[in-house]
Amino acid sequence: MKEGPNIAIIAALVGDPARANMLNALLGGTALTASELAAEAGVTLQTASSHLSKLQQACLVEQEQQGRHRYFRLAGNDVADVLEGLGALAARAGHLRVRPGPKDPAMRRARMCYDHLAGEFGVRMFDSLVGRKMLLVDKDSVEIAPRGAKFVTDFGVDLETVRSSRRPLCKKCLDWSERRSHLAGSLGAALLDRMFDLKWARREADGRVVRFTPTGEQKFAATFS
Amino acid sequence: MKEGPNIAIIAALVGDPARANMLNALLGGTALTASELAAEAGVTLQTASSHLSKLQQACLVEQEQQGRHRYFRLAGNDVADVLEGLGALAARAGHLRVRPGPKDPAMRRARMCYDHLAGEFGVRMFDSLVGRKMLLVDKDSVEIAPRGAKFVTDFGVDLETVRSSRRPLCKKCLDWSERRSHLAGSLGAALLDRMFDLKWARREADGRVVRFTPTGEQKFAATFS
DNA sequence: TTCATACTTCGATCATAGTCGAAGCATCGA
DNA sequence: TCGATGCTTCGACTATGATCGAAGTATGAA
Repeated sequence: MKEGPNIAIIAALVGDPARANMLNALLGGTALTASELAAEAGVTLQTASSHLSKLQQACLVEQEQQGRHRYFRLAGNDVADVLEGLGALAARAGHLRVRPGPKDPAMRRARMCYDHLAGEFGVRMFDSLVGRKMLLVDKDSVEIAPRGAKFVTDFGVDLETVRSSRRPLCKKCLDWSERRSHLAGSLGAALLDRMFDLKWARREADGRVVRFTPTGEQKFAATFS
Repeated sequence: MKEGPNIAIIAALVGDPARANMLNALLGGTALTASELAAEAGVTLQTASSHLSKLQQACLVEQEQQGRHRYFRLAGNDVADVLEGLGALAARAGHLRVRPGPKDPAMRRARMCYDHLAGEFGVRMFDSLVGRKMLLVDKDSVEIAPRGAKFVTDFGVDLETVRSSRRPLCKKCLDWSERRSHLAGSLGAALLDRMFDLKWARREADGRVVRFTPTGEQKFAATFS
């Protein structure tokens, strides 16, 4: 027997296709019911129930009961980080699933990455902020510059509140579809929330796609060029 | 079929106990032969060979041939990061393996974490650098301060060379045994190398334990108090 | 050239875990 | 109170992948 954490247990849990699909769906950032997760995973309710029980026992997901509905969500940012890290390794090795149809390009354009914006739009926003020196990048480290603080405040983000979060303000997150980074962290989440508030975009009723309205797309381009 | 990276494939590879043991051994930072990894995993050479082939095809490990010896190492920092993240999740869920014997406490005291120092000593070093404001921490972000630059230069680290690395200079790494952070990144690696050069410590011939000499321990305590 | 060592490949066996139909429990609405 | 809905539990069945003995290949030393 070896010493230290038994990573095989956690990895094996994630390694089942049905469970991985559920975790991937939960990376969308919203709580989902057991039935919804069963549908996402393509298994029956019985199978989904068994899987969710295991994920919960391993502290990967949390459950919240509302009447007869059981809502599940990822247990924390650290779980999301590991799942995203696994996604980056899978993408690098070529393990990418592509579903021909309207959703795949939509996923590449703009999607939820737990609580922030990913895809073309996410990478474009990040590149714009860095290019205009509002964010300063040194390898994996991302800091907000004073001009960036002013910019996001003008944009409508309450930077004080966002800073008070225990999470990192700015963080790089490798985008599996663009193979470059987008902005995670509490600021990344706040900027996306603001776009929802401004009605530039809305998340699709199901799934991880973020839809920009034509007006929202124009304003996004103007703001992050 | 879902869109995006197929994390189940990578996770399932890590999820087998034998393969997880090999990856864990490789987290020690040195290249290991197929025979050594078979021993670490507790399987025959045939089984190990099959596993290593899969890990290589998935770009989790790289192989280097020297004569009839096949040396394997982790494919990169990103693989190590994900493995460490899985370790943190496993530790949080209580999936810790403890082998009663001299090695477990030694592992907790000082061990390799891919290329930097982990365990009590690693956490103590980090806390000391932060407490003396040589490293500045803001959530997950770690920066070196001028006084820290001077300190590590005096300590014998060629900061210019270390900075030129494409890796982050300073990075937090969650220590599964101490449940706090130690210093990863190119600076973390350089500081440990320097301690090896100074003969304060040496890595054990096999495994991840780092042994400090009595003199080295005293000097470590004096330097990082 | 021969023998030893490191490792790979093949094929058969075995263990493990995922699956779902059926039944049961908890909650909500009529 | 009863029926509908969401979900859990049980038990049987099936699929998958890890395992190793045997044989083969590549490399190095004598």
